[in-house]
Amino acid sequence: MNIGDVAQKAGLPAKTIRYYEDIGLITPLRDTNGYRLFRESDLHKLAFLGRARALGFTIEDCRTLLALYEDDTRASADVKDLAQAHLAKIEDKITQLESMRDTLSDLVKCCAGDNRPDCPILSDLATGPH
Amino acid sequence: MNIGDVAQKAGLPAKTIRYYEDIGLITPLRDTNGYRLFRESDLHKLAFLGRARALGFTIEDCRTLLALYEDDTRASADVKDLAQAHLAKIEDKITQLESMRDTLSDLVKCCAGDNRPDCPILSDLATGPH
DNA sequence: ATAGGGCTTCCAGTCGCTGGAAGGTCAAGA
DNA sequence: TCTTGACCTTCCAGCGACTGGAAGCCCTAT
Repeated sequence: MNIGDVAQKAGLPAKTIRYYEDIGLITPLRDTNGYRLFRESDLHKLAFLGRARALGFTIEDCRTLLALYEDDTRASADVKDLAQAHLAKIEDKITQLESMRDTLSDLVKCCAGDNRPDCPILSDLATGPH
Repeated sequence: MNIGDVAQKAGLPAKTIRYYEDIGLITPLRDTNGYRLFRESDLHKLAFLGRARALGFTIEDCRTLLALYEDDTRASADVKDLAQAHLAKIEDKITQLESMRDTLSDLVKCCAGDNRPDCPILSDLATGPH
């Protein structure tokens, strides 16, 4: 398979796939013309990576997950720990964003949104909350 | 005031303040020794920027907000529109993260987390959900 | 022969800082 | 007066995870 085919099948941009090779996540073969030549196993890895990235794992987490995946002597505890740490980060992020959302939606509610200059949003930014 | 003083008062790192000058958000004076010399108005702007950034506005949004703040012929509708657009992005992001969180916490729950290799997290990444 | 699409590499840019190197300035203490 | 140490300056590089674009080769169809 050429890069276009795997890109399509894995649902990743070709650019991203080249980048993943660059940073050593995959190592496709090369055809005589210099084109990358992907095996099924490469496609499989790329799909794995795509799903891990979609769950928000960092590239370095993905590298670790891939290594664990390929190591049949792994302990599932290692995977779980990684996933739990990541989950905790996501939860933190959600909490942060919710706090922003709450403040912001209060401010938006208070703003008349007409052609007059008075604006509680700007007042809040200028002087701090309430 | 020197940069250290404003950094302390505005709650921003000195590096960040220099960066804000670099990109033209503030233009402090210069003392004869070359040190930046901050007026109260600079401090005020920095505090404004700090609060806007804490609400997740991008730097470009901050630039716009600052301009609106300093324009007393502004229409509050312009501020409100900007804030609402930003709010919508935050809500999207929260939705995304919640979806990751839900998937991930399901997977984590299903994983034994012991020293055996079997792991539903890896299985899911390898083959897709369910 | 040519046109088009796909492939290659390499470089630069994104965003918002952050770290570090190399060096000038200032106030306090010996 | 000299030195120490904290402050300030500029400039350059790096973070994460791509993404865009330029320049050029390869392959297939007309």
